[in-house]
Order: sequence, then structure tokens, then C-alpha cells
Amino acid sequence: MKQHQVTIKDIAKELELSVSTVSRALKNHPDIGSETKRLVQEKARQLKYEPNLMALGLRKNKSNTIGVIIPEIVHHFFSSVISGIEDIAYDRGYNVMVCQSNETFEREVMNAQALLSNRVDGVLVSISKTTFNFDHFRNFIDQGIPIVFFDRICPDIITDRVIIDDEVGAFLAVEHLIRIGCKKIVHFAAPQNLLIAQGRLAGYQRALRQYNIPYDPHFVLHCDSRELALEKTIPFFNIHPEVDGLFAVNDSTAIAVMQILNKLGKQVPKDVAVVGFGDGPNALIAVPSLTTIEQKGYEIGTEAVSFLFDKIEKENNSENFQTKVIFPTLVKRDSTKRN
Amino acid sequence: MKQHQVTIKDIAKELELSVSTVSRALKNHPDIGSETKRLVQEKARQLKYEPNLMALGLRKNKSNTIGVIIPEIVHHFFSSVISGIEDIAYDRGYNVMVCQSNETFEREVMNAQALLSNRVDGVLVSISKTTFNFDHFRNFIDQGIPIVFFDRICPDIITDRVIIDDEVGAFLAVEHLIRIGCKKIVHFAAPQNLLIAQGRLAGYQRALRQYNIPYDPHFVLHCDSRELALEKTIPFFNIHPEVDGLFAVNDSTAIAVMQILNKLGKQVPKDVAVVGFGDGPNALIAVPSLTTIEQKGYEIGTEAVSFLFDKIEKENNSENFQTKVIFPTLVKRDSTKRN
DNA sequence: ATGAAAGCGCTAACAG
DNA sequence: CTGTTAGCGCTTTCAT
Repeated sequence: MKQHQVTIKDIAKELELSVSTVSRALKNHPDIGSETKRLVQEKARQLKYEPNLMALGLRKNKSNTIGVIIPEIVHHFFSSVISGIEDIAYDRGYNVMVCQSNETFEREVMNAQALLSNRVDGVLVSISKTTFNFDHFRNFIDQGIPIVFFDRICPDIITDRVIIDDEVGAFLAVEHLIRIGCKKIVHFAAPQNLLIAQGRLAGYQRALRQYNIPYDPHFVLHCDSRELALEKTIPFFNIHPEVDGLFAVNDSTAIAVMQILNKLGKQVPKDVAVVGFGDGPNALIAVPSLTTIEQKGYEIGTEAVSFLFDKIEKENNSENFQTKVIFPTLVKRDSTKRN
Repeated sequence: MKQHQVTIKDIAKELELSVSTVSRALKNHPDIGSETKRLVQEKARQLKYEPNLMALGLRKNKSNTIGVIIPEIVHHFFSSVISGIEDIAYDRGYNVMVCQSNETFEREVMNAQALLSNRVDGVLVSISKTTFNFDHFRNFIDQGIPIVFFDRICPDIITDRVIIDDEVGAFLAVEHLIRIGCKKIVHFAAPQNLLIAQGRLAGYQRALRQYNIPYDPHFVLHCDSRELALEKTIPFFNIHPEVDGLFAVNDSTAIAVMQILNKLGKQVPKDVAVVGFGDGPNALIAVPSLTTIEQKGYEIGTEAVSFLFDKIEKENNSENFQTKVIFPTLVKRDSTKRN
């Protein structure tokens, strides 16, 4: 059973003071005599008093908690984001409540409800793959609770956003391939209904255009997972043995491709240079180590939560929403190293 | 600015009922007439009423929140554990507050304080590498707040625990190395203040003993991270070129070692066979794929949180603490494949 | 410089 | 069946 927890009342009783005096002494109110303050604070320490945040929240109509909704915590990208969020939030005296949608709409709606019930002071959201209705997020707006979308943003709701520039990332990747001498560059892409997929394809195309390399639609393949790579890589390279560069929409696809190329007797990077996108820790572990576009999850987290605090702690509900675009950077490793 | 949030008072006013009637109607109290119930519940939905969990918590002296303290969320193992915890907790109507100690004692103490202030109903903890004093955890016990340690448990505090049998896991790993013909097996270990480190070392020792291989303390190195591996592997193998088997305390160390051995011109598994511990997704990506001990993070999470709920929802503060031991299994891959 | 009292949202005796 | 009221821990006027 939970024991009785120490309250200001207990301190007041022991010191024969009123609760209001204790409350003020605890927060260094100027009205309170220094001797009284000393006494109260010492007693609080001695009794291991911890303020009851629920009482405080009820009184102040402020929970000092922010909510986070993400698809899955077990993805390196999302856990990095959370890490960034928590570091900033705890420094500013806020707690963080993390909810996983597990990529389902229903669960996401429940998450939103839970955060609403907890009266969070703000929310950070990266939407699930299966979310097409956004009413559960509008509830936050209606209640005046600030919301910031990051990475997988919600196109229909105008609010603060933090995204990375996929187009630029892809451009950097393909430009790098061109500069090290690749002439025939293929793009293993994700389905084009995803915004990130569109951006990355666009960057690929722009790089080719800028360096006067003809664009061939046959060189864009829907192949965005380890499984698809296992299936599609060999047939493709049989038909197009001249390909000497590959830009994959994510790291796991890139790594799988490298493993298959290796079995085909093609050397990476000598015969085919490979660039991925994402930079989880896997890129370092792959053999050869994978050149990739760094996604900066931690930074996305810190930026997003900073936006949120701007809104939370600003009294006027100014509607000047911002979108922070984080520019990804190219991390060169062995999969594109040619002397 | 946060808008006024709907309360039962608002519902009561609109329906010209008392708050108590509304309160009871909302939770299907048998005293309330079915017509009144219908009316109230409809109005609640219409006004988008969400119960204020802070008020509820204050009233009931129960936050419906459990706290989790882990070293770092960005580790696959820990994020799997959290995933398991959250799935169960949300099903039972609890919120989860995740805190990272970032492997520092100071931060861990702050985490514990934050959870205390939030009046969590229970805590799940995996201690940081740098924690040697456990008073901050004793506070929970003193307040009657149940605590369950998992994986990195606290030896000094008697309470529920969920661990994997590190000794058995390590034994399986080393036995496997011996069976494929390794004669000189080194153990890259974690600091011995962690129980898991002790267990894994013990398993290593038992396997050697059982197969009549002499134990040489020089063959146990403190090396439990990618960084340390980069630093210590080469000097070690220069002094001990005869080593033909390696058991690392975790996968990332094992993988880093394989990469370095490769550069040294030593072939894995032919010259040196390698086994890791943990089985994150990296083990599959490594070249060669890494034989390892499966750690079952998700299962540890669900088991730990189940223990916690047993205690939270049991009125009598029964002190019959249990320790759940999860038996790890060996997953054989290419890093130990010798024909 | 300190205290009394109201009230944040909700539940649960107790009273009708 | 429904209403009144007290109180959870805390802050904050308003008195003194």
C-alpha cells in the first residue's frame, strides 16, 4: 500500500505554522522571514518532502508535461528524436509522456485522448502511416494546446513543423555519386504516395539534370526494403550491368543491395558505388561502411521541442507558425570511396 | 493560451443536474436512471469532455502512471523493453513516464525525484553503469511505491526482479565456441559492478571449467563498447595472436571487434570465431552475420510490468518478492560457422 | 511577516 | 434516484 506522502500540511504542523507560510517559504517568497524560510526548508528536506505535481497542476491549470506521439519507439530515428526531446524538456522542468501509435490510426486517436486527459501543455507528433483523418489533432488546437509536427507532418493542419529537406538530401547523395565518377546511377525508391519518397526522387532528378545526365525512368525502381532488395537487385543488374552507382531511399535497402552485389561478384565501391539515406547505426556496421545522408533525429527532437516551448510559454496565442527545415548532410564512408 | 477545458461542472450546468449526478452517470453508477445516463453521456461526447486525470489522481491518491528509468532510450534493447511495457500499461489504463539516466548517477537521482513528485503508482528500473548508491530507490520503497528492477538490477534492494540468466547465456555462447574447436577464448567484459557483467563472466568461466580449459585472467578485458573495442582490440591481439575465439558482452562490441580483426587480416570465423550478446537487428547486418545470445527485450518489459501491476493492485503490501528469470537462447550465425 | 479561506476538478459519504 | 458537501495538496488573494 502507498504510504502517506509528506505534504506542506505535515511541515506546517510540525513547525506550528500555517500552510500558506510554508508554501511561500518553500518558494522563497520575499514576504517570509529568513529564519522561517531556513526552518521550513530544512524540515522539508528532513521529511523528504516532494511537491505533489498533480495538486500543482490542478491549481495552476498546467501539467508541466508534454506529450509525444510517434509510430514506433524501436526505430533508431524515433528514439533519437525522443532523446533530444527529453534532454531539453527535463532541463526546463517538464515531463515527457511518450505514446506509440504502432502505425495504426485507432491507437493514435487513443494516444491523443490520453494526452488530452492528462492535460498536457503541448504535443509533438509524427503521424502514423495509416492516418488520413486528422480530427484527433484538431482537438488540441481547439483547446489551445500547441502542437508541433515533425518528420511525418500533417499536411492539413497549419501549425509549427520540423522537417528535413529530403530533396536536398537526395541531391547531395546523387551529386556525390556523380562527382566520384558514376555515369549510370539507379534510384531504389519508396512508393510515391509518401512525401519523403517524392522529395528524394525529385532530388535524384535534379542532380542528374544539373550535371547533364539523361534521366531514364527505368532507372527508378520501387525497392525500399531488405526483402524487396533481395528480390529485385539481381534481375535488375542482369539487365543493366552497366550501372555503376546506386542511391537507395533508405539504409537497410542500401545495405541489402551491397550484400547481394557482393555475391554477384560486383565490388562496392569499385564497380558500383552505393549511397543510402537515414544513418542509423547500421551504416557504420555494414561492410563496406555505408555513405549515407544523416537524418539528425536528435536535432529534430530538440528543434521541435523548442518550437513547442516558444508557444507554451508565450502568453499571446500568436498564430505565426514556422516550419523549420533541417538540412541533411552527406556522410562519406567506404561505399563510395574511390581514389 | 490554453482554453477553458470542459469539466463535469459544464455538463451539469447545461443539463441542470448536480456534478455528483454527472460524475456517477459518466461511470455508469447503478443509482442513476438510464435516461439521465444517456443524456449525460451524450452531452459529454458533444462537449468533448475528457476527465481531468490530475484531479482524479489528487482525489484518489493514485496517478495511474508508472515510471520507467533506463540508461538510454536509443539502445535497441531498452526501446524494446519500453515497447513491451507500454503495450501492457496502456491496455490497463496506465500512462508511462519514461526517464533516461544517460548512464549517470546524478541524472538517475533526478529521474527518481521527478517520478516521486509525479506520484507514480510504481516504477520500473534498469540502473545506470555509474550507480553505486541506491538511496534514491529506497525512497520508493519507504513510500510504499512498488519497484521492479529489470536486467540491470540493484543487488542491495530486495524487491521484484526480471532478469535474463546471463550466466546461462554466457555459458551457451562459450560452450558453442568450444564445441566448434576454439581453444583460446577471450572475454570482452563490462565493468564488474553491473550484475549482468558478473553473470556473463561467471558463465564464461563455468564453460571453460566444464570443458577443462584453463582460465587466464588476462583473457578477460574491460571492453564493452564500440569505442573501447577500437582502442583495445589491436593491442590485445598483438600480444595474444593465438586467440581463436571471442565472447563479447554485447553485440556492438562484438561487431566492432570483427571489423577490426578483418583489417588485421584475421578472418572471422576461420581464424577467430566471435559471439555477441543481445541480438539487436545489427547482428544480422554485420559481416559475417553475428552469432549471439537472444535477449528478448519486449518479453522482459511485459514480464516486469506485470509484476508491477500485481503489486500495485494488491492491497496488502505482501513482501513476497519474486524474481523472474528469462532464459536466453543461442542464435547461431556465420561468425561461428566452421565446417 | 503570517494566517484564513477559497478554489482548481473530481469522488464519495451522507442526506434526502 | 439525485443533491449537498467535504476534501485530496497546493497557491493566492485578502485580511490582520
